Amino acid sequence: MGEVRVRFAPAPTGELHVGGARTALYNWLFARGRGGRFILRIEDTDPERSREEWVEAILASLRWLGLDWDEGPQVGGDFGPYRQSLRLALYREKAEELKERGLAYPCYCTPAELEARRREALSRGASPGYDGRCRNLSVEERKALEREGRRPALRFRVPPGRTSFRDIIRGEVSFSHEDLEDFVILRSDGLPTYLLAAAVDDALMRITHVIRGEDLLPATPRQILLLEAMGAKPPEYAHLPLLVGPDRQPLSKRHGATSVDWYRQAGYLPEALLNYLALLGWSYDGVREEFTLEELVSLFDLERVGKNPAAFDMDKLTAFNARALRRLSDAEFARRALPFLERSGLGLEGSGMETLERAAPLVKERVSRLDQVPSLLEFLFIEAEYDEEAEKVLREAPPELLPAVLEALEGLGIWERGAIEAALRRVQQELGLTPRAAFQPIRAAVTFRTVSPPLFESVELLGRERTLKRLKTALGRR
RNA sequence: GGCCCCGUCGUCUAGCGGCCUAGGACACCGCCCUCUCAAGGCGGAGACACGAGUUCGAAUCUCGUCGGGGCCGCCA
Repeated sequence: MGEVRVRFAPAPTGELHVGGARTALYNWLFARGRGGRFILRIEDTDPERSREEWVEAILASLRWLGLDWDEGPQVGGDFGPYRQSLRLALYREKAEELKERGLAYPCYCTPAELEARRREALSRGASPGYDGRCRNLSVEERKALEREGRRPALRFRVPPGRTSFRDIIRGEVSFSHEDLEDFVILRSDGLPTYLLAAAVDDALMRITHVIRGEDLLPATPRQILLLEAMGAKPPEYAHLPLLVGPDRQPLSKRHGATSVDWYRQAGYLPEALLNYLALLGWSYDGVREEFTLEELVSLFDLERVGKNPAAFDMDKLTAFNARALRRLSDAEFARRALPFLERSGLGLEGSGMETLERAAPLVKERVSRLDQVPSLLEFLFIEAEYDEEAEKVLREAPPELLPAVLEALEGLGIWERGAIEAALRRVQQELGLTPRAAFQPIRAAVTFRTVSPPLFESVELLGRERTLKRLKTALGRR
């Protein structure tokens, strides 16, 4: 048994989406868990749809997720190049070979003609696939069609019979060749189609296991046929259940966030996204749900991947993210939150990073995404405006409260949480107020909000000078 | 329309013939804790699509019905 070699082969037609990320993850986990190699291949044979910026975006998202590849763009490897647009001659050569052996034949039908016939077939309830019109053209007929200026595409001549294979996830799957139709392997412009390019590359790159979405299940018998025609041994196949939206429809933009990068910007942790994605179609024992990437590597198993489409549930992802955030050390939390503060225009010069780290334990359990951090900690870095609720609380506060608080805090010897709490509770009790009635106005004055990290810690963190200043400002407004 | 795949709480799932009065998680509801918001603790509601069959016994096996999805492109 040779080395396991798997590949993730995205087409650069958009950002990496969560479905693709899950496919990449399963491939990666399988490779890492079996001491194999994870190969990244860019399927950019269609110049119409492929764009360089998407290649960059996909690589960046994979890197952010931490799914590193052993062979592929930017890292090289012995079976490159790893971009199909750089391998076009190879595909043309293989296609030519098949044609010479009579296993493929030129088809002169134009896309418009094919489309018309498809429609027609569909309208009378027949199968819309290729009708085999050019399958048995004579040399003369071909010449005549070429004289018309038609540039042929190359179609694979599907032989009679049946192709069966054992899918690791689905078990025995079987297709009658009668339902396959002769498919195009080389477009009339000389570019290969997916069916050919993927088959050629899977063979040349010695791929041992193809792990991909269920949408490609019907492509499998065709690729096996091609592989066999080329004298290559087909790899093992594992077709993952599709990811769907809350409405059970295929996951798409209209469900909102589908791109991995959106989740990065929204403050999701890559480890949380990966953990959640791992569970979308796979489970360990149905009870344990939280795993580190290392644990997933040793526990993941294709045999335990389910067969039914899984609905992507952002709420559950968010719950995973919230717990992952709480597990972070204070320093790590601060490091990860920093870009979000900067993005919100909160510069952290001087001792800012230290403040952020000290605030980490206070905010960690109050946010489920990093993009919620800035609004909670803003008061530590800038003089903000009171929000509407804070405004109201201050307006309705007992008039004697703030002056008493000011006096109590001004007299504090050491500016420390315990002392601050003692002082504030004393004021609260002396004025005969409930804790809430006393503390909410203080919170509003000091943090500009009615929702904030715990009051005493917030006051300590803010420091004596700024706290007193804010209390005075609030008093002056009355 | 044809072919293929799939069907356990709203969602992700455990279950691979008796351990199931079907377990866990998210979401939801209630209570507790509490300086706000959270977090946390405790409790609750909530599913085997349906119908036959096999069997002493079926969520688990078989068939059918119904339902959902994928593919049928010179996209991948």
